[in-house]
Amino acid sequence: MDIIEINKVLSNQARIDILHWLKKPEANFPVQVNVPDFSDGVCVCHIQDKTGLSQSTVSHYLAMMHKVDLLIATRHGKWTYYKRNENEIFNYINSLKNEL
Amino acid sequence: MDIIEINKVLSNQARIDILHWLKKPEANFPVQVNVPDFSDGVCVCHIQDKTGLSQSTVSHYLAMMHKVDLLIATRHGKWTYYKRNENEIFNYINSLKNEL
DNA sequence: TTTATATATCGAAATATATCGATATGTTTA
DNA sequence: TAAACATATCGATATATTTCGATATATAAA
Repeated sequence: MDIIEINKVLSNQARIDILHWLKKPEANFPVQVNVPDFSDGVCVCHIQDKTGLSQSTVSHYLAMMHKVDLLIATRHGKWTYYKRNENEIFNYINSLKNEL
Repeated sequence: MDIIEINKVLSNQARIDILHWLKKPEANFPVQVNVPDFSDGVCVCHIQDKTGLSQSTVSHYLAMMHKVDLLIATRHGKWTYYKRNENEIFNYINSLKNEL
């Protein structure tokens, strides 16, 4: 739990948006055809479409968010699905209350 | 209340430390001789001493934190005192809960 | 087994941040 | 009024971040 690194990751609107969108995947992303539901999150291509950024940038952003444990990644075949790590997000906000 | 800008400001250990130290000025800073107590906060020179950074860097950091309303500045004579803006800090953490 | 597709990584250019010393500004004191 | 002092601002350099297109890798489909 490195608050500084998480704050760096969350110093960018697209990354904040992604985290927010993933709170309600069914409301923010199209239905997925290769998995039954959103229980493993949303595939990179849908997130990319929604941000309008390049594929490499979005992949990089998701990797950053994954590296600081804000997201959980699951691979199904050629797709990678990302979902929120609610525990870590909760711990982060809680740590802020104490550290700040 | 710009979460992104606040997160940028809080992506630095010295600035996090300053905010934390100001939570208990009497425990973290020497007694001040030109004001009766810590009710307006702590003067720049004491904060500078504690960080070990240059005067210009500390002044710049405090200005950044003031700009996003994390700190309140009060001038007494040739000294500037900075204290936490508890309202804004509270609002920031609360916004994170909703936005993230 | 070749081809197509999804994602990750690499390398580069543009922009932003960190941090300093020097200097300017404002205030007090001699 | 001049000197001293606290803080703010300026200008510069080093380092980090942003973002892209190109390429590599892994998997699935033909």
